[in-house]
Amino acid sequence: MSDLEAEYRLDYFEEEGFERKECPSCGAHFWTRDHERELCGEPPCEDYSFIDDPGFPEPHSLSEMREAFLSFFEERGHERIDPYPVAANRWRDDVLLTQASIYDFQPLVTSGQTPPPANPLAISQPCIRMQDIDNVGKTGRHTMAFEMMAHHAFNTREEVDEGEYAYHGEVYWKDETVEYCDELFESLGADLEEITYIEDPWVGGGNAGPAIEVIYKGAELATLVFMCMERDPDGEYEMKDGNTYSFMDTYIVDTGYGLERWTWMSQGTATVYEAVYPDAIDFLKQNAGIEHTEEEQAIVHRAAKLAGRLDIDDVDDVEDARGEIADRLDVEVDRLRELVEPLEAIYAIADHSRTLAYMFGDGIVPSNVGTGYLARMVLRRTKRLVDEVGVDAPLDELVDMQAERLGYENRDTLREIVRTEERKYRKTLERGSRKVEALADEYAGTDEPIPTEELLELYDSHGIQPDMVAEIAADRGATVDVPDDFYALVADRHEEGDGDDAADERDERLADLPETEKLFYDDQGRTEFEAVVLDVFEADEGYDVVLDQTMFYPEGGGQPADRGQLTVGETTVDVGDVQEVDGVVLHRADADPGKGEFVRGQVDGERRERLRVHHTATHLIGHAAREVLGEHVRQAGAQKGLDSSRLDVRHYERITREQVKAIERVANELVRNDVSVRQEWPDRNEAEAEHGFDLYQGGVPPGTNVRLIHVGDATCRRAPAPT
RNA sequence: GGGCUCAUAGCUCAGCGGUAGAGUGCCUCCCUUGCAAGGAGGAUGCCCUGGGUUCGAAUCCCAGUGAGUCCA
Repeated sequence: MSDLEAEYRLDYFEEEGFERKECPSCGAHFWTRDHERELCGEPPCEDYSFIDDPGFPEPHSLSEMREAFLSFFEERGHERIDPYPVAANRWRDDVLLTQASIYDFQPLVTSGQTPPPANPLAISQPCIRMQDIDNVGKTGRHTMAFEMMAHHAFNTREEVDEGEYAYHGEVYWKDETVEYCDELFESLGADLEEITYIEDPWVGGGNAGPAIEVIYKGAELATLVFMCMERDPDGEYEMKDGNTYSFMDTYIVDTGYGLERWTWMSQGTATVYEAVYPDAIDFLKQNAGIEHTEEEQAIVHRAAKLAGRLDIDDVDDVEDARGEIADRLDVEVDRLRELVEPLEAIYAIADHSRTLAYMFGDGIVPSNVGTGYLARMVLRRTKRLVDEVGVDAPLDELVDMQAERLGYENRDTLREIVRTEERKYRKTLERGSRKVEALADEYAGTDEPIPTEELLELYDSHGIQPDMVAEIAADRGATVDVPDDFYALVADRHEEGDGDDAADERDERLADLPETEKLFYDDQGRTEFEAVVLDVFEADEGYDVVLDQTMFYPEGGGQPADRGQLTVGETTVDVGDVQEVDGVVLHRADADPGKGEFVRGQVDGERRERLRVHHTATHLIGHAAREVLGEHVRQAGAQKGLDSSRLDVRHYERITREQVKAIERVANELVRNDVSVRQEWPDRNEAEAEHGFDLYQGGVPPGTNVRLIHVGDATCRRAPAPT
């Protein structure tokens, strides 16, 4: 088992006179120019030393810092790339939100299947991380929304054949990356002696590699990740997740420079929030009527300074941390809390408003699933904070302030969304209280408390917190016992009943079969083909036939399956349904054609054609819906049939009869005008740049090129690839 | 993506195999006559959609749609 120590012995460190040290406090290895230094520099080993004493001579605003970073890398041969949406599920289906700049290039670019939009490139990518949500406002450094400034370089090993991956050769690697970092600090006037580079190998998403945390004056300002390994049971490197890894053919420079941190460093304010959105904080403070005496201000300021040292990763830790800070400041904990809590709420409101502006600005619509649900949660949380701390500005205005700053153009829609969502929240709360009241009345007369089962039901299905139940119950003379392990019981509820055995058995046999080759991608017009029967499964009604290749289109994306016949010699069997399981296409036939037989397939061409027409029609509807309701509208699901089809769209409120009529009118107009339908296969990056990620409303196809269907003159240009 | 809940009068909900109910609102009248006053009478429903079980379904089963909620 090797460790990665050698990976960090860079020529650059050598030439610049760096020394490798081990922190006596935390044990981490780090590199420094300062030969006297002992500690690694990162809290909790050391305190922040930039509060009231900025690490850069010039204070920068958020946008000034972003520009400084991007132009720095532009001058050094990097192409500046526009940021991607915060809704990462537009181009990948494994995550909901963009949490790092590298998300923009996963999985197709990082795996080498698709070329990057530029190489090397620099970007400042808005990101949203929900996992720190409880810390926002409290720690002085956590934000839910942030911009990750980054430069990336995509490399492949020289010995790999040109053409095997979508990019070839080495752009640059570790030495240059660290050198750029150093130079960036220097260009901003930092004291290079104070920087420490901490060795901190990175693991994530099946990849791994050496990585370096860059610490300056107590703050982690950047992480330089050298992604170059993949999970491999036989790999020789064991990483911190316990798995073994080996080197791969592609190796990628993945850096992350926190724009907010850098801005904060340049200003030396007590918290990051004051550096990032000073206007919003001033406005909120004034609006909530928060005023402090000089003595109080001093306490708040000193508390903020200490907060960085405390390692707050858990909500439970916050209370402990507050106690410790109070001790060190020699102030009563209650007094400190009273002073600090409203401020914490205001910081969180500013941050959450920005998060919402990103979400709605990028077209996320609140809903009960996916990113829409996350947006809903953030909005409700913000609403509660606003009410608690007594800010009386409407929420849509707070979000709009941020949206304006961020330069979004759909601000009217955005405000409408916020107002609609507030209304819905109010209704949910009312509905909830009524439910609890009825339940409380039922148990008020009895001696029994409201059963735990009811509490679980109220929370899990209706989102009503147990403490709210207790409150209302008390008013009505009923009692409640909330068990200590309440949330564990909720989790238990979600773990009942797993898949059935019959399906598992079939799946196991399927897993041994190769993926069916799909001929319909090559030539959509063809209805006849020849194939070999690889296997036949007996089904409830009929037989599931697996072929080596097929023209039959399986059910998917709301489109019903093709039908047709399979012919073996003189016998013909009817195919009534076609399904796809893990890449294997199952043809449901009324008789067994015989394993190993050679068959001729015939797809019902007329049926296929009608389905195809309906498919195009649903895209017209989607286009019409965007025209009538707004650009935020996207396809939620579709059901295509032979005689009629349905398109579900996502909108922030119920669509009226009139709006449906208007959509129909626009769509019918297109049909009546007999507009032309053209197809083209442009380069993927160019298509994305021109049309945005709304291209992928039906799912993301792989490959360097994507298929675009144009209906009329750019009228319905956003039709995606399948059939 | 998965789990759960709900869909009945304009609104809030009850009914849970035998041809539809309450409160509130609405209309008419009476009593009163100021900020959710009282009394009497009245109108109002494809019980979400489609299939199934049944002599019979708002009620049970399946599918769909919509809304809500919890977990990823």
